[in-house]
Amino acid sequence: MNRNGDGGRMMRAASGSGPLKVQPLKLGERIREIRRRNSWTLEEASRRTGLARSTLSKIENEQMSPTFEVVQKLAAGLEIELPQLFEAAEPSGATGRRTVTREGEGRPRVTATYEHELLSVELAKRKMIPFKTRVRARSFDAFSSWVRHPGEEFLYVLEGSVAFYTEFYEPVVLAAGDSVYYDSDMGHACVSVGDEDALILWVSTG
Amino acid sequence: MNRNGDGGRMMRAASGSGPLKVQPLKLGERIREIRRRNSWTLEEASRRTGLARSTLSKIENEQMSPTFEVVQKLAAGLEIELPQLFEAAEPSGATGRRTVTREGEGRPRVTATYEHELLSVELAKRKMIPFKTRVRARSFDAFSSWVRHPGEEFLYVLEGSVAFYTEFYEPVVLAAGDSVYYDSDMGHACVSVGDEDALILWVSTG
DNA sequence: AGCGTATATTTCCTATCGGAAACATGCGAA
DNA sequence: TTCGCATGTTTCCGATAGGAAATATACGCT
Repeated sequence: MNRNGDGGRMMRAASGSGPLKVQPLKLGERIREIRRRNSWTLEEASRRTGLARSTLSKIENEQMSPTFEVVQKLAAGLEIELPQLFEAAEPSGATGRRTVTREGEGRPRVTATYEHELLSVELAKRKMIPFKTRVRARSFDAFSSWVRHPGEEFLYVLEGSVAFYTEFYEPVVLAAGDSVYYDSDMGHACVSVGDEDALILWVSTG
Repeated sequence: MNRNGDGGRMMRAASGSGPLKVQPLKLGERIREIRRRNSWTLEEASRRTGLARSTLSKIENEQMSPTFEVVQKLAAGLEIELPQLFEAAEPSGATGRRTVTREGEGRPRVTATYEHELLSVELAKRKMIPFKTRVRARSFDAFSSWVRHPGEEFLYVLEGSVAFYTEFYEPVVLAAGDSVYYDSDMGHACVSVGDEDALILWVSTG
């Protein structure tokens, strides 16, 4: 079967071999792009944001620098995350990003207890970090120091079953198909129960 | 099983037409906090950003809405990432949060093409939204309108295989164990190939 | 108390933002 | 061609952002 993924990143060519100049971040271009991508006219965008057509036009053409208040209205009305507005200049680019990771082709990291496989490695800047991890059977040393780091995590059990420990909660046994979502600034650890290794998929906020 | 689900936040209230409802987001307070935390006086901050003391004072006291140009200078001068400026203060209390979802006990939402199951429903505010979805075999109508919403998504194929379509890229066939990470403001759609339904796990940024 | 210094706020004033309306441009139909 | 309509741009002007300087405010020190 045809599996013609590119498997990698493919971003718009970084412009300019010229002198390094701090990107003024062309907000107007970005706004226009987003509006066009959704096939909104200035009139529609005006309704959505509560801003005048003329104002939108001037912003898109870099003929004025909107006040922060207006930027907020833009973000709300055009349904874009505010941070997205700013990262977008080069990293994510006008064309968007996509990366495919084939089974077993992530970046491995092996410890005594876990076999981690970092997925989607090609994308340097991303909001989530996905892993697939094999938890070795009967590995109890995980207790010794549980993990604790800012952010949130989602964990899904693919195979086998694990005992999931966190601060403030009772341990819970998760079987294949079960999942857990938690604040990762709580101490947490995951150990395999039963004779088989467990396979888990987990996603962490960047 | 809870079957009266509204399907959660699948679509981000695209329903539009209602104009502005801009969140508060007290920029001034945030700026002042950052400045104070670094023990900078307004004078120092003025040197760093190239903005007048008076301007900084007025911004911190919410007496004016800075232009976007000024916001950029603020970010550069005070050495903060622009996105960081807009993220809400850390909500989660000292106790942390955790929620377990057993297999098949998410909140379902069924369409002609997909059987979605929203996981981790109990946590109202979370940075990621995990779904498990059954993609019906030979469902081509997904083409008619592909999805497009701000943020990023990670998709992992649990069973079967799917064709994954996005703007700007060639379609790619993903088999069990394969995964893809993409900017979800690109149009995207997922259809099952082969005779079997496909089962996918995907996580979307909140 | 008064004086001096350092920091923050308020007062001007000009440049510019942002909205209403006029103007320009494109395009399909008669 | 003409009109008609829809979309994007420019003009005009009141409202306001942002800088320079004056004015508080706080805190030591003698």
